[in-house]
Amino acid sequence: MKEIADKAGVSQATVSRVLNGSATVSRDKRARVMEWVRKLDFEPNLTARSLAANRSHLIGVILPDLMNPFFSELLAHIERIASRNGYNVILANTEGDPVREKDEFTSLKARQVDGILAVPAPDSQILQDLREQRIKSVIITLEFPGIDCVGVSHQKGGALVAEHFLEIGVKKFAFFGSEDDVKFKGFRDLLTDAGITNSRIETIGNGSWWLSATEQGFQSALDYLREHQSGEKLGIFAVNDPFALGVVHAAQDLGMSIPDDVAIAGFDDTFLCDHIRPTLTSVAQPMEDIGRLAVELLLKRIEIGFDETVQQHILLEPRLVRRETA
Amino acid sequence: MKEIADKAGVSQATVSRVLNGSATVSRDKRARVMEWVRKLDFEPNLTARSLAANRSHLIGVILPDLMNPFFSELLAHIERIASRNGYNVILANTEGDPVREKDEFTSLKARQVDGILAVPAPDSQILQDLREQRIKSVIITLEFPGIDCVGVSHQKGGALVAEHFLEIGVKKFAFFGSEDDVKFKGFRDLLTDAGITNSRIETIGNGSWWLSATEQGFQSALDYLREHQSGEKLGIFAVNDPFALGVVHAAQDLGMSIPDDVAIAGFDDTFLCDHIRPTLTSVAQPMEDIGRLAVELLLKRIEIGFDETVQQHILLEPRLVRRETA
DNA sequence: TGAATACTTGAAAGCGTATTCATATGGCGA
DNA sequence: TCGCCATATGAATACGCTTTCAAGTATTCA
Repeated sequence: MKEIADKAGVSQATVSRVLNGSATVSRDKRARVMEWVRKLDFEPNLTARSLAANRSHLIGVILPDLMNPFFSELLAHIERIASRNGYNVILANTEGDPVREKDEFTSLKARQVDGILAVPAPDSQILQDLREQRIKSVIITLEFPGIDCVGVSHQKGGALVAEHFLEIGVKKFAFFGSEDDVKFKGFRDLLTDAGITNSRIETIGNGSWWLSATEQGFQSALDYLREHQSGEKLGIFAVNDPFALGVVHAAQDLGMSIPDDVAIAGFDDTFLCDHIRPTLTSVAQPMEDIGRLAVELLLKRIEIGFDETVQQHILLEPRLVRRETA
Repeated sequence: MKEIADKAGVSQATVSRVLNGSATVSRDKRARVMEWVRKLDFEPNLTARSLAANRSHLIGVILPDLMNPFFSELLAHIERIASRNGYNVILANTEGDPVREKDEFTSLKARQVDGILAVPAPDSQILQDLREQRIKSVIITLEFPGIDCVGVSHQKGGALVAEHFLEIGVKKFAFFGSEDDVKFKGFRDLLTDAGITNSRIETIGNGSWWLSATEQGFQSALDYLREHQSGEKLGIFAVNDPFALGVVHAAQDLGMSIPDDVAIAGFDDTFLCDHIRPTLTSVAQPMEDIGRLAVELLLKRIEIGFDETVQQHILLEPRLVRRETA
């Protein structure tokens, strides 16, 4: 910048003003500066700019599992919108580990990101931090008081599946995932309301749902299905699609008929659902909308600053996509 | 830092030294500093550190298509290894557009990334830049003189498919992808050596292979297959798995038998291959190794600086995974 | 035409850290 | 006991940019 200032015969402050359009600069000086910017093809040092302006134009994105197509597609949308608005994305993949999540969170703060977009891991420890430290952030998927959120209602999603299971005559119900999952709440509540006793509703899982989901779904489902071939029609609702896929494979290996012996539904409606056989019934989330709204909300939050009194929770509608497995 | 220096009764320089271990500091001062670091739970400002040390501990990752599971899995591995080594990842998704790629490249430079990891888009414009501007970088997948590379030999991968197609009695050959693709070179060369005339080898494609690959594969394949039901056994080699998946769907829609009427092979051996029906034959790349080696090579390059006389090309072995489609 | 207002501009002070340079302290051999 | 070298340390500077502050110039209004 100094070199440009010298060549153009202006002060370095003026160069800065031209570059940022932050103040009016006379026509000729502006032209001279621009000319030299081009000649020297000057690239501003964004690190220095961040430090000086206290604004990094960087957003941190915390995701639990990049292997899950839902998150990678979501990430693609996030990156696109962010990039379009002049922001770069720093990626943090936690593999569902709350410890790594916390570390990455700390690291992102140290990086001076302007804001954080997070899909919290199970047992996430960072939600309180986000609020208490007044971090400009938007969380996706999950609702949490005091932080901006974007996502579909998982509770409603769970209810959709329950409803559908009832329609197709399922008698025994299982949720593959954590008991605390809001999806399960919606699932169970609807069933209970329909008069299904709790003894016919189970949850199964070994805790680490995020790592190699398909394999885990397969193993858990194998164990479970072997012990529950009661002859009654079974309905399995899996926490996400890769997981459901594992369940499908397990049922196939055991020679069970899908969806007659066991109906299976996933969550997220990733592109997998259409491409596997049998095609997978799943609850669709509008990923592109979620990504876009989340980024836009975060950018707005960055503009206006953190304010716990003005929180926004954007709840989109989940949609059940019926396919062959249920 | 200043606050810590005051509280601990030392200079700010000493605090810096303690934090970095960059010089010997007396036991008691070190202890006092550490104590206050803890008490104030101090987090260094990495932006300032980057500026001062001229080292960002940031690496830029340029990918053409996050929707393709190959790249998202690769990214997961890259992020993990980078993170483990104290680096953060800035993500740039180009959607296969050389213009966006160039922009993102410029942006990453401005961000002062220590190095760049790139899977170049088709018609990539940045390869020469990487070399001429002496950017510390590693490219993945593709070989390019003067830049460090990691990846499997796509040529050999293409040859593997050709070989296999011959074995299973394919008579007509098509490559879905760009004619310039090294995969195609390996594919065709082997066929030519085996005495197949060029008239029996075609390439098909409309150019933008990276965007919504499955859909494009489907459309292109539909057109192609309708015109080529000659009765001779057809072998289609697709540039990647999502694309091959589209081809599979097209063949199914046309009522063709797989692999008897048409054999299909993909590339990358993403987890899709095992989960779709029929299961997809594909050329496997060791993604985890590629990710790890690429990051490690880049970090080494960052250590020792750019040096065009000492380039390293790490070529791994592709492996054909036979499944139901071929 | 005088003053009041608006527009331009440069000097200088940060932003939070690393690092150089010079000084001070201690231990050592002669 | 006297220098000499290694070790510890703080003051000061640098990193490349933004932004404040004050001064200068042009413009407007009465």
